[in-house]
Amino acid sequence: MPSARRLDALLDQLRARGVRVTAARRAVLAELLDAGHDHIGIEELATRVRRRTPAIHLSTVYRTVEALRESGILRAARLGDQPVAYHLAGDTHHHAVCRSCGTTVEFPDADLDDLRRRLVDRHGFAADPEHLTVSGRCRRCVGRGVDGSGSAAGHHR
Amino acid sequence: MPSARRLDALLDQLRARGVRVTAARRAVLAELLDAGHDHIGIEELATRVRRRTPAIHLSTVYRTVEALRESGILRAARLGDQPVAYHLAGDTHHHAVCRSCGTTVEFPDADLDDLRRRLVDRHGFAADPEHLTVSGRCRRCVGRGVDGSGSAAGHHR
DNA sequence: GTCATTGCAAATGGTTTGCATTGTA
DNA sequence: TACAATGCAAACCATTTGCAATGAC
Repeated sequence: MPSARRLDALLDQLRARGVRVTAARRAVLAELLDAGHDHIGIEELATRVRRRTPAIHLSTVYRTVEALRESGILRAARLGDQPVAYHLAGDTHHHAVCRSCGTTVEFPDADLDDLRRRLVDRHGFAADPEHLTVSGRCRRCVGRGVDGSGSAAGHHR
Repeated sequence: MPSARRLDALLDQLRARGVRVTAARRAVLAELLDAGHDHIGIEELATRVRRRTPAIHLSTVYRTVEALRESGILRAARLGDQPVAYHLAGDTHHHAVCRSCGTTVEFPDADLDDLRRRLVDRHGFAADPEHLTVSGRCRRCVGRGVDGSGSAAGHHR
C-alpha cells in the first residue's frame, strides 16, 4: 500500500474515533510512516515534523503522540534509560538491550506466548502487546566476558 | 536468619567490594530489610530512613540506592509510570500491571525461562534477572469488559 | 591522612499544564 | 458556531551534580 494511502487510512481511523485531523497529526503520522520500522524520540520527531510543517510546538508533538497512542495507532517504547521512542503500531515486537554496549536486539511478540499463557492460566491476566524491554548482555559482550554496571568482583579503591 | 544478622551480612558484602559502610547505607539497608517483600519508592524510603537516622538527605538516598544497586544488593523496579521503587535482590520476580485499575500481579522469574531460551538460542542474548513489567488487564477488568486508556470505540460526542 | 561519602542548593531534562488563540467538523 | 487542538511560557517532578565539609578506613 502506498504511503499516502496508508496515511489516509490512519487519518480515517482517527476521524472514526471522533478525533480531529489537524496539520500536526497529519505531519506526525507522515513522519512515522516514513520512519518505517525505526523508533523515533520526541525531539527527533518534532525536528522532522518541522522540516515539512512549520512551527509545530514540541508540546503539540507530545499531545499528538498521546492522542495517537490512545487511538492505538502508535506505540511507545522505552529502551533502557533513554527517553521514550515511538513507532507505528502493527508489527508488535520487543527489545533486548545489552547493558554493556547498548546494542539492541529485536524479538517478535510471539516469543512471549509462553509467558502470556502462564499469566492467563494462573492469574487471569491478559497481557497487552505493549512494548517490553529486556535487559541483559549481547552475544559479543557475553563472549568477551565484559560486564556492565552489574557485579564486578571486589576491586577496592 | 534474624534481621540484624542479615543486615551485617549485607554490610560485609559491601565492605568486601571496597564500598564504605556509612550511616546512610546502614539505614537504607535496614529499612529495605524491614520492608520485606514490599517495594519502596525513594521518597518513602527517605522518610522511613529519617525516622531512625536524622537528616539523611534525599540526594544521599539516591546515591546510596545507586551504590547498592551496583553492588547487586537491591533491584530497581519501574511499575507502570510510577517513579522507580526498590527492593532487596534475592527472590527475583516481575510484575504484571493492569492498565485499567492499576492492580499488580507478581510472577516468578522462572516464567521467563522460555523467553530466555529463545533469546539465547537465536541471538546469544543472556537476559538479566532484571525486573520486568508487563502491561495488560487483570482478571476483574477483563471480566467486566473494562478498557483502560486503550481503544474505546467511536465516542464522537 | 586520604579519599569516598554526604549535605545542600542549584541545575537538569523530560514531560505536563493553563490559558488565550486558532481551526476542524 | 462549538468545542477540540495549538502555541507559548511557565510549572512540575524525578533525578543528578558541583562543591565544600565530614567521616570511614
